[in-house]
Amino acid sequence: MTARPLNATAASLLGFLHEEPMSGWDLVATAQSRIGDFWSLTQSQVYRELAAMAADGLVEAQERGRRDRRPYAITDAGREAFAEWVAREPDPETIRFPLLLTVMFGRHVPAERLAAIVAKHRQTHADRLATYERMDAALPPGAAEAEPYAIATLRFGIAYERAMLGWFDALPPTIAGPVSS
Amino acid sequence: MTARPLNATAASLLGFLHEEPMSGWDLVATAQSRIGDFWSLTQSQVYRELAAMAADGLVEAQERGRRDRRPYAITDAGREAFAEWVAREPDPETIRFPLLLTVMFGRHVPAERLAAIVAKHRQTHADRLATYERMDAALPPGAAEAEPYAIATLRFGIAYERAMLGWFDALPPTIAGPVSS
DNA sequence: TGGTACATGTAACATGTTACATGATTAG
DNA sequence: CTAATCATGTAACATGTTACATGTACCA
Repeated sequence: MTARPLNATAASLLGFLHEEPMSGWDLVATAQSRIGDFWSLTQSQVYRELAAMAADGLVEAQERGRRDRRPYAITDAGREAFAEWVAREPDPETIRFPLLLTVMFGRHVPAERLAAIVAKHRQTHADRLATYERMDAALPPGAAEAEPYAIATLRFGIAYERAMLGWFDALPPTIAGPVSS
Repeated sequence: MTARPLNATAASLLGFLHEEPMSGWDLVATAQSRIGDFWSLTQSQVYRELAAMAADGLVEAQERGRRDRRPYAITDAGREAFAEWVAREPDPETIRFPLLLTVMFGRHVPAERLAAIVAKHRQTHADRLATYERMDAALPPGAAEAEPYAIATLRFGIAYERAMLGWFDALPPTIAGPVSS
């Protein structure tokens, strides 16, 4: 019941629980598909946060259902804590980009190896961009009005991945290898 | 001395120690200024990793200098461990972007509050972009050949921040508020 | 001589990751 | 009946954060 400050992961779970009671399993799947691209979390974490939030009275375990699933419902205290959290100034983003370390220390990497690494990552980003663009193209008409928030996050992904590709394509041959086109 | 696998933070310290022996203090400053934009670390962590790497024989503490500073030098084992690490496939990046959570759950945020948050973050990114662009413009001629790696990471920052601004400017009024221009 | 910047280090805790153990239900 | 999938949970550990305690040297 103590008023420990919410962390972003726990708060997100509360966010999803506004829609309907869900089990840990459901929450993992929901979170990974809806915010996974900019807020990763694991199963362990979800069960941990649910247990902590239950202890704090922010969620309530419901009857076990099929296959032992244990849905949690958000409580009034949970709604209140979430409302407070979501209106707060969000922390600045953190980007941890190991590839950039490889590039930064590129002079210690054999040239072909570096080029291969870069090429592989470029491909990953190209694939992701294609996925996002397909999702964007598949949006039904009227979606922009109906769910502007989810669309904005999708557009973030598109903007980000396009920027990545632009960056890859502007890398000098020292890093990306001899021009292959 | 055990061959525990290097983590990216420790490896980066080794990367910088290739240039010259440095103390924990120096390493914090160096890392924050040279990789801080895509790989954050704290003082605590640096001292912890240095102690661990010293125990593993990857670095060696030197004589204490002025003001009790204790420089560390990389060892041959350290160079070897680094070379192996840096040529490995880097892990995918992780982005943790709390603002996107705020946006995703935007329907729970009062409209003016959401717009204010978004505007403030836009400004932060605009400032950062301006800084990066100033740095880029200030590069001496020939820098592209002399230090392509550091420049590539700077260009990453520019590409990223431009994408962010583009994204902010394309947000619908529901999120960014009534057009102010 | 007192404040500020330099410098090291520890402690306590929060968060994130990986691996495992266990059991329920369903599909073939 | 059995393999696959659904589902919960714990344990152990790695990493990241915040706060504090201590001491050194410079400079106004």
